[in-house]
Amino acid sequence: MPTNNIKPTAAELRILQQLWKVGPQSVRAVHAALAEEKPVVYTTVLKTMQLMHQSGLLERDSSGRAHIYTAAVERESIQDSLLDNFLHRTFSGSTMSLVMRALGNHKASKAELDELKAFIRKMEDE
Amino acid sequence: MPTNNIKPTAAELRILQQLWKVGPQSVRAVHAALAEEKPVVYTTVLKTMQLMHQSGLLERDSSGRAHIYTAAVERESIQDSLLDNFLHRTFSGSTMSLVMRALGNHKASKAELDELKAFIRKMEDE
DNA sequence: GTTAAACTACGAAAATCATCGTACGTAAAC
DNA sequence: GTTTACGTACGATGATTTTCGTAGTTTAAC
Repeated sequence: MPTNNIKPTAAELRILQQLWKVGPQSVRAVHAALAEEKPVVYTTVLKTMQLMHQSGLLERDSSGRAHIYTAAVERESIQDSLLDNFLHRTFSGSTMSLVMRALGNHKASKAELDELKAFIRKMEDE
Repeated sequence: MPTNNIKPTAAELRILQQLWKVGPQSVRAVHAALAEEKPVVYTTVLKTMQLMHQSGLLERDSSGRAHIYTAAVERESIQDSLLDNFLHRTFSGSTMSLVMRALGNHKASKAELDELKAFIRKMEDE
């Protein structure tokens, strides 16, 4: 399943995030979650999810009354694809620039820094 | 100068990158550079730059025959703004996820890793 | 069995962005 | 002084994305 190069739009990504986070959901549930952040009408979410189903971004179980949708693409794949795109567009492809900027803007805890150092050590072993 | 929260579009960002890279330029020059990557008509670039001027993204010197445009926003500010946005949309705000994913996808050289470690050490001293 | 509530389906409008063509002015070349 | 080249201005179109309203169906409640 080539989930690479798939670029969900902003609205689609919000829906995917929700499904990734809590698992298979009805439109009703997704709408409730999204509406907390930003007011949106139920049928807007419904329509978007129907389109996503058509395009293969979501799968659905329509056996019950309310259809249950599931993300049909892996979170990591999509994130990687979007990240690669963002990296090139915004940081001209320089991973180190992006990484250091992200770190610089973030007040990291000791635990986080330790985790990161461990990660780097692992990279060095290869 | 509150350059925060400004989110240039894809086409705008390409123009900004060019101006950041080589400094003040005519539309002609920007067009030439962009057209190398992807075919685009001169007036398309012109129009976009005019809009960017109107919205404050660019400044221009119209004393000469051909106007000379300059980026009116700092590269770092825009990058930070876009990064923050991207981080939240795609990685639910988790800086560490983003950083480690970016590093994981990139074959870092020893020099880069050293630079990164130095950067982390500096962060720990604060 | 009627009414009300919960859903789906879907057309259509609105919003945003990107792209191009045309009109028009000015300077330079001839 | 014409003609040509180069430039700006800007309306209009097209593509994509987002949003919403309306219609119609099925289940549940009364």
